[in-house]
Amino acid sequence: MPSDATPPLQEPTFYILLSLSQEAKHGYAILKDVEDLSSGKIKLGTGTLYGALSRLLDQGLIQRVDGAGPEDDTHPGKPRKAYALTHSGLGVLHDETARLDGLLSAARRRLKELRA
Amino acid sequence: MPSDATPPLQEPTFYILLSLSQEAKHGYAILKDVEDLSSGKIKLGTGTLYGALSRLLDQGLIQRVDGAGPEDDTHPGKPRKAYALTHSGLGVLHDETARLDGLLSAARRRLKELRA
DNA sequence: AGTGTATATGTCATTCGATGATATATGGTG
DNA sequence: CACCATATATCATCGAATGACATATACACT
Repeated sequence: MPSDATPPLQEPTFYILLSLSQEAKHGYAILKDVEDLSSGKIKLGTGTLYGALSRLLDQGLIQRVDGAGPEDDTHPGKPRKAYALTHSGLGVLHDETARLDGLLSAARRRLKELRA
Repeated sequence: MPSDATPPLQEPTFYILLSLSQEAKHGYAILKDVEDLSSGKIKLGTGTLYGALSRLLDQGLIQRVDGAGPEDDTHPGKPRKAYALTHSGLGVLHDETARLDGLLSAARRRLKELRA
């Protein structure tokens, strides 16, 4: 059964999954990474971020992992919590990328005819 | 003033605007067109469609126009109501296409590193 | 010691769009 | 006449994003 009927991801959720696709990160690191990833266009609010993380955990698209790297010794703020993509999460990310591709190529087709 | 801060469109809304980019259509025609446009993947419910049309009118992204073509003589069902993209709507459609492009290229960058 | 800043996590009410169910109306076909 | 495709519309509900608020801590500067 090919990963079926996942409803379209919204922009923040997509970026969060994408940010985790390389390596495990903790919340605040995702926040900063997404800002880079989107060329500064997207600045997640913490409400959006932690709300999404909680939801994605429930859905099994991400999971908790311990110690994000060896340099988790002394840092300010509350204790870090690291997250990683699950197998299922990676699948959804690929599906979603394919969906965007379909959307974009449909748009280009139509918008091209406009210039003709 | 460059079209500012339009929140990301969701899939149904995007397809509706895209469908109107070529020519004016009435609601039910949009319904069918979007099904083609998306290779049968998207089947809009009428709640989604007419809800979106009403909202897009309010936002000034589309407008009512009369008689969709000369063949609006005898047809079943309630009287047709045709809609067309406004200037503003076309702008949003272009912005949105650019946003998708950014999203997709960010995804490809990251996902490519995965295979390396 | 006190003040500020960057790091770090979390909750909450509100808003907004999508969804599926339901309703209504009508022309053409079997 | 029953059925179907066409055609528009409303409604309650759900899910995700958002911004405001709250809490905690390490470090730097005065």
